Amino acid sequence: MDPVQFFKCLGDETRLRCLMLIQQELELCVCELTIALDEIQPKISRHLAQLRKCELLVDRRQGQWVFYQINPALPEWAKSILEQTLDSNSAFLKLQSKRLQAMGERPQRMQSYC
Amino acid sequence: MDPVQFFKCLGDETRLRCLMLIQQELELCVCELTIALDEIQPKISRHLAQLRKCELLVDRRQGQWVFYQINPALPEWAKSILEQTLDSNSAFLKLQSKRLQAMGERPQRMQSYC
DNA sequence: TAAAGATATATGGATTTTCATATATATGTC
DNA sequence: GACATATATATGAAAATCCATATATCTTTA
Repeated sequence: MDPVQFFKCLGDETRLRCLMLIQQELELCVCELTIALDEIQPKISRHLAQLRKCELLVDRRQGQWVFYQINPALPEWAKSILEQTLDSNSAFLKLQSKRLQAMGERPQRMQSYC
Repeated sequence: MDPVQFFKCLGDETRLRCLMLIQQELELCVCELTIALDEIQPKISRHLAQLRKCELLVDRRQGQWVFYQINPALPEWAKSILEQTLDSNSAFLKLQSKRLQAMGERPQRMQSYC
């Protein structure tokens, strides 16, 4: 993981919000992020694609939804930076968390690890 | 410190190298960074100005030189990210450290804290 | 005057955003 | 099952915006 590329990924409001929300919620699909960030779907989808290409995120399809998670294979320093950034910047996600909680009919996750 | 702006600063090769080198050496002047990174002086100066404006660095003039340090007033999470990034990416600075060590006639620091 | 560093401007290139559309899946209804 | 429709996501292409770099010039200090 090239540190410049890693920080470039974090250096965009939309991408950092997506990453932090996923870090907080463990897993989110495109439509949840679209609602939470109040942005149009192609915009979210493109930024997620970039985060996937740079291997910060991994995705899995479940039915009609695609769920994104933080890549578990990320180096420890990178994981740790994501954690720390979330822990120390709760205000950054306040509005987005609220919108996510307020969202009705969120897609159901299957128990992935049982 | 806005996290997006912080990461934007780190998301550029020249700026990240300057920051990491300063983190490692505690204090460096423009001409040392110019030699270490093997870049033209205005390029280095411009990036340092941005890092100063965003309050990641502070500067002090001593005679003809301007020395840059990591801003001691940076929030803990930001300082910690800088530390961790340096500790886990030593290869990223290898060549630049070598050039700096090889540099003759480096400007003398006054004992700043005595 | 020489050396160190900062700044102004122009330019090229990268990044981001948007719209329209494509694909894949799910849910009817006959 | 066949067909139509709705929902979720991705993508091609164009437009807009942003950013890094180079060159030249300016300022400060010794």
